[in-house]
Amino acid sequence: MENGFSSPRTDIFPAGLRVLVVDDDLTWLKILEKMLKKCSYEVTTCCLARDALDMLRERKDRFDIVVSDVNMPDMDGFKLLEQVGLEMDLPVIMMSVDGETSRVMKGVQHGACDYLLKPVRMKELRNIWQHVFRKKIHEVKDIEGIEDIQMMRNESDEFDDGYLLSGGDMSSVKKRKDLENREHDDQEFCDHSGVKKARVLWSVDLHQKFVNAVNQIGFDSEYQSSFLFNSLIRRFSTKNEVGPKKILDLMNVPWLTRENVASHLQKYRLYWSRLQKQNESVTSFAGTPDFSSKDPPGSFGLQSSINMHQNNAVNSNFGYSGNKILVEDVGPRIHEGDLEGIVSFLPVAEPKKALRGHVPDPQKTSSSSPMGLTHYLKSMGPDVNYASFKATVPNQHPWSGEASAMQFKQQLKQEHEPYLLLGDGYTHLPLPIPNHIQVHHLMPAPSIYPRTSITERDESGPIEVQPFCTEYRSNHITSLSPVGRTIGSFSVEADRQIIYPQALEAISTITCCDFNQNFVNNLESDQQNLIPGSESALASLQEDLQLFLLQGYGYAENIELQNIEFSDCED
DNA sequence: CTCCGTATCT
DNA sequence: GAGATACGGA
Repeated sequence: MENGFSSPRTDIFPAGLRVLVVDDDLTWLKILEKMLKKCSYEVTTCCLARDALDMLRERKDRFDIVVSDVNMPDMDGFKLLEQVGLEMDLPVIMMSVDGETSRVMKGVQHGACDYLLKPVRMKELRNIWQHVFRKKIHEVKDIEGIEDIQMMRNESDEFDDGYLLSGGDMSSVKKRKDLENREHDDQEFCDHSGVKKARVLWSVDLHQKFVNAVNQIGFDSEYQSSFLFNSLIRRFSTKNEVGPKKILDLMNVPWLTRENVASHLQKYRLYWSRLQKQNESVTSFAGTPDFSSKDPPGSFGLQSSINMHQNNAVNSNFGYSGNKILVEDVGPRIHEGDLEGIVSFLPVAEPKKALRGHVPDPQKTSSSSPMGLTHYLKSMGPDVNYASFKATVPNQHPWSGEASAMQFKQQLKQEHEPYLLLGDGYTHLPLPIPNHIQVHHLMPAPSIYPRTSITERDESGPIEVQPFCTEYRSNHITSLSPVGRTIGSFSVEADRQIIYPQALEAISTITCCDFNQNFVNNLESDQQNLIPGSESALASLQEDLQLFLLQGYGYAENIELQNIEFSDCED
């Protein structure tokens, strides 16, 4: 209750915010108290600055924020402000009847997080929690903070720490070094002067747009029709140089700048080259397929990804956050399982792990599941136990394939083309996403649905789960025989497929990217649909998403090639 | 002058 | 590590 910001009341925040109001004018004191209470805040009043200070000293964690008048007989409001800043580091809001600039400036310089003019309006008071929260997110960077951060995010698109979130995009929480108590350390005005250009957070969908644009540029008509049957060696178009400007234009994202794109492109290319290197060192023993190889070892099943493509687009709700995409299959109400697919892009996994291309041992995997989805699952349904099927995208493998392409590309130099040659032919390669993708399928726990997930896994035996990305490999397959893609291993999944972005539509050129694209698109639209409707559901979804996000990082660490993990998640 | 790629900074 | 910024070159 009194443990500061992370008090249990977090769930009702900002209601219950503990405000200490200091004003020598009793009338004002009363008014403010009333107003603040109306905001559902917990109010304590004090007409003497000294008393206020004593109270604060006595119990530092008894208040969340201080609202103080500037002019007080016993002690200058600024003095109080200073003391509070020094001793308890609480956000302090100053007020006075006059709005003289120098005065306000002084207040701010002394560390006031805000300066209100009397008469104070309700809406101003209603918002004071933001100062508390702002502070909190700077200080608390663990999971607990996430939920709040999300709240914060809902407040505005431009996040406090400067991240610009694309509209409607529940981007992942960017953990960034805080600006070190901007509120009182800085001599600057905390609210507006520190205007830094907002950083662009390349969320999944944004990246998808980027990828699309690149693909569009590179994949111009010249190749489209014949791409499948072309010689393996594809010329990289030079007239369609992929440049930031073009990409930007194609992306059609108003607020994005060429610099943003350029920067992203640079990273992207960097990523490519890194992959290439990895590939080089790994190729030999990893058995990375060479260009001519017909069927890549382990023929990554496309299943997982493909199947997913097929089913679901229609009745799924998608929510995604930042680097993660969460797909909740709504349709499943009808079906038996709820599915959630989470796609996350994470940095390249370490080579070592990448090398592991074995089929995960069921038991092992289930027990070794890095970060249980438990938390995440919780929200899905209290009554149900879910088994989560996790297909981690081994960025490695898929990418290694890309790496090949990369090499190829590099030979040609300056190719930024999104084409990849894979064993069977061409695959339109999506631009590598400097991350990896995770797909989570949530299925009813075995206990409830015996035949599901875990069981299936066992039955399917040597499942070659194709990590998400590997799909391009199968892509061409897909294109060749759009219909018969349920390939072995995952056939099981066929009936419970959870995610099937129709998007797959058989495009011969489907690529991981394409998939993602569609996926994302669906996400976007579905999300929109979702939002108006079940708010609470969405809310919890998002919350969970956030949590999951963190967990996701954990996952990243445990990524293995073709790794599927099933984890039983008990409520 | 615009745009790009790279290096470097934050 | 991810994105922004600086800068030289085309």
